[in-house]
Amino acid sequence: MGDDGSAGHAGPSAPQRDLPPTPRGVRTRAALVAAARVVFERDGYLDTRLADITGQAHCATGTFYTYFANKEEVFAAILDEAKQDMLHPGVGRVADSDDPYDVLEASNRAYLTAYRRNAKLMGLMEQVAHIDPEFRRFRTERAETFIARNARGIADLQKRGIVDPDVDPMTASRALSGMVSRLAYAVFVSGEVDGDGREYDLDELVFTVTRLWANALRFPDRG
Amino acid sequence: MGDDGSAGHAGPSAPQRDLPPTPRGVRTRAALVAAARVVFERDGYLDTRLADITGQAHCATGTFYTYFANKEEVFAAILDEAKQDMLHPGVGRVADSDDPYDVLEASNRAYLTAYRRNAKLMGLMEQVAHIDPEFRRFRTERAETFIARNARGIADLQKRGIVDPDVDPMTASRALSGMVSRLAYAVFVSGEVDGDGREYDLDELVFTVTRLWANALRFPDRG
Amino acid sequence: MGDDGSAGHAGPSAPQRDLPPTPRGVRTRAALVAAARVVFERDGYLDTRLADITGQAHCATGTFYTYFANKEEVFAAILDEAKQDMLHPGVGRVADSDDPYDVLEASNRAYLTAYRRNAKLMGLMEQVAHIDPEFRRFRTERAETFIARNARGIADLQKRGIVDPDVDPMTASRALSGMVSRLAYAVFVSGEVDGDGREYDLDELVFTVTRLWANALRFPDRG
Amino acid sequence: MGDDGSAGHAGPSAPQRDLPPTPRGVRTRAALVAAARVVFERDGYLDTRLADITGQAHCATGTFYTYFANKEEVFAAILDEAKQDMLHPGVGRVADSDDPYDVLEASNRAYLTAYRRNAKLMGLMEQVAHIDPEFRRFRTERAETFIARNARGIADLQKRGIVDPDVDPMTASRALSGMVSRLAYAVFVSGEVDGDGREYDLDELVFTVTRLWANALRFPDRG
DNA sequence: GATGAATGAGGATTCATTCAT
DNA sequence: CATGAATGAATCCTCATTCAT
Repeated sequence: MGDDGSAGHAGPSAPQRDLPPTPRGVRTRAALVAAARVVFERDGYLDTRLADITGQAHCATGTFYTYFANKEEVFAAILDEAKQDMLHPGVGRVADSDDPYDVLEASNRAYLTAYRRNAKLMGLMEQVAHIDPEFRRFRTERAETFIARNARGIADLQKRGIVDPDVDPMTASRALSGMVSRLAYAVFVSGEVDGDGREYDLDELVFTVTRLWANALRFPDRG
Repeated sequence: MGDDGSAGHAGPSAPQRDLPPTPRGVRTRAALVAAARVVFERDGYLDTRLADITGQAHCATGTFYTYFANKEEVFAAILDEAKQDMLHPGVGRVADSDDPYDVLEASNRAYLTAYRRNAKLMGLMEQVAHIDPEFRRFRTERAETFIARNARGIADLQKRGIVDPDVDPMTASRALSGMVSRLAYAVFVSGEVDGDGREYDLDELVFTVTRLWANALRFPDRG
Repeated sequence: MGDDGSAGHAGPSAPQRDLPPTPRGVRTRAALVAAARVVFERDGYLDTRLADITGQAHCATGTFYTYFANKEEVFAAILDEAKQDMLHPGVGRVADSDDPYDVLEASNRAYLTAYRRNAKLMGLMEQVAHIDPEFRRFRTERAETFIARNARGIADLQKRGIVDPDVDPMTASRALSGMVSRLAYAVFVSGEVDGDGREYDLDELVFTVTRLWANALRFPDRG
Repeated sequence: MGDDGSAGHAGPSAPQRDLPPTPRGVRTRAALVAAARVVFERDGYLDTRLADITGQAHCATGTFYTYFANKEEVFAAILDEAKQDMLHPGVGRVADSDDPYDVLEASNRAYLTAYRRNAKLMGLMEQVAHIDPEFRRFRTERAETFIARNARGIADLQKRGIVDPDVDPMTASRALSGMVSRLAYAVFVSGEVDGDGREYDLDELVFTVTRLWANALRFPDRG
């Protein structure tokens, strides 16, 4: 569940081939990646056969190998395509205000929105991370980047005397970042519902998550 | 990661066969379950072949089918064996005091201790939940039970005017319970370390987690 | 072609599995080896599909893998079975007389007889040696053993003043041993015929080969 | 192995296409043949992919088929190119003297020199002959031509009362010609070494081979 | 002529499951 | 009950060859 994170360089050790030189090649490769995403999201990583992907992409089995060496490699390509969108949420980036609470809320909203938009892929990512060590590392690195960034934010607020100085920033960040990504997974991937059996509302999620996070660090009351 | 929970009845749809009648049968079955746990924890669920299990149990391939129908079923048996230990942590059970903070801390300590003790199995559980829908359901149910219980506790504290009345108890419980299980997974299964590269200390974890949880709900300052 | 040699330990690096414990297993394995020999000799090494072998052995594809890891391994098993017969010819072993010429002739006769008896297999061996380095090494080692042995024989005769002291024993042995194996290959495998289009007669071959060899080393005239 | 021979007309059944009309075509074809030789000699016939050849020739896969129908055909082209050099050694051509021993020695020297010069290709030829019947025939024909020529030489010497009249000229030629080609293969392709672990010296080889051959036929002592 | 993407038949291999002994 | 050999469906992957551009 949840990746806790952002940051983004290349995909997992995929040799990252050059794009095919001809327009036809570009088209075919794109068709394969798109098809793979459809099939992966529909059948899950394990139950996806390469033949299903080429079938969905309307091309021959062999064509797959013109562009990818195996299942992992297409998956990495999908991740690569989605990276821009998935990594978008940056703490405070979107906030208009300088108020720490507003910054936090904006950050959480951005994160949850992006998560919801890519929910199927995030679920897939989670699944794959539990299957392929390559992607586990990939996921962990991204999560750690995010955690570290939030830890720096917390330490900064501590230094400024704004929040609880008694918690270890790194541990707190790990716990709270995890809380958010975990919740996102539960709500958007597992489809868990609230106490009354209703689907979660995004605003509600953002509010609760931000409130808990702020409380946990003892943000001062506003106003 | 993390299961968010406790509770525990039977295993996933395993037909829950009667124990074998003869003592030899009992022995063989036990050997298979023990062997399966060893192999699963060593090789992971997917990479485990039934032949590896029978090999480790020093019995013939065919013997496996005398006791189990397939891999899922042995895995369910393992879970069944471990249930007692894994589900042990009950909120407040260990607490001597009635102070909500003490109860919370005792509960968290119990949970984290049990998690650490069964770390490999919890990691396995997590992996399997991402592979087999049967176990996903199993895990979800247990987590939801725990979340619901904690939600009731939160609602109760709200009613008594002790904690923040503004958060939805169910959402808060989901978030905070998830925070703890998530952290447990990161630390005990993934082996993540703190900001200084040191392994996490159990007391430190209990302290931080409890403090964040209490803060999040705005537990009153003590004495 | 020809292998120039004898000597014999295990087969090429084949892990040399234990024989299957049950009689049924023994039977099946033997059937596979026999089938493999038939198919290899009929279709050649490269054109043999594992399915052809299991087909000929009347068993399922999977059964093959109970006993062998791949084509090389069955081939090694075939070689192993034939080794006793193929390595039989030992210099002087069969000779009644101590006369060097008689010893030489007996040795050549033994070699050529064994070669003819296993002609198809020798052809196969030759083919495989040109394809698989593993078997190339195997063949080379056997040949070198034979060459070295003959070189010692030549050196001995030189010391005793019986044969031409001017040739290097090792080089001469390599040349003459090769001459015999090469001829055996041409006649028994390639099916080359004599000047009048007639198949070679064994006695004729033995005579010529022995005579050339003896002359080449300047064996003394008899009587 | 060795080919026992010389002689040389066309290549194996290659339809022997006309040379390409345009200069660009000539260049491309030549590049392909050169590339093929490099790759074949490096990777062996079987492990060479047509893509490797076109890659080495810096041209597209499809281009290959403008000039050749398949792997065999390029290989035939390579052979064709090398023929001049490989078939060069003619009995007595280089000899100044009319003495049979000198003629023989000159012939052997020429043969071994040419063999050494084309060692890699000869090894390749040997390999291919064991794989493709087409080339097996090609090789055999060349060898037989050489053997027949030498047989005529032997018969002539017999008629002139110079050498042993008791051996069949054809069989003796087959044996002795094979001896030389076999030795050439062992030394120049397999890289076998002499008794002291030293590489063979060409003069030494020529001397031994000639001496054995002469002795085998009972050439008269000189002087 | 050259290009290189697309094709798809073909073969090796795995492993859960069965069943005769 | 235990045994372990036999089964064969299911997939992955290779690469010679074609052909539209």
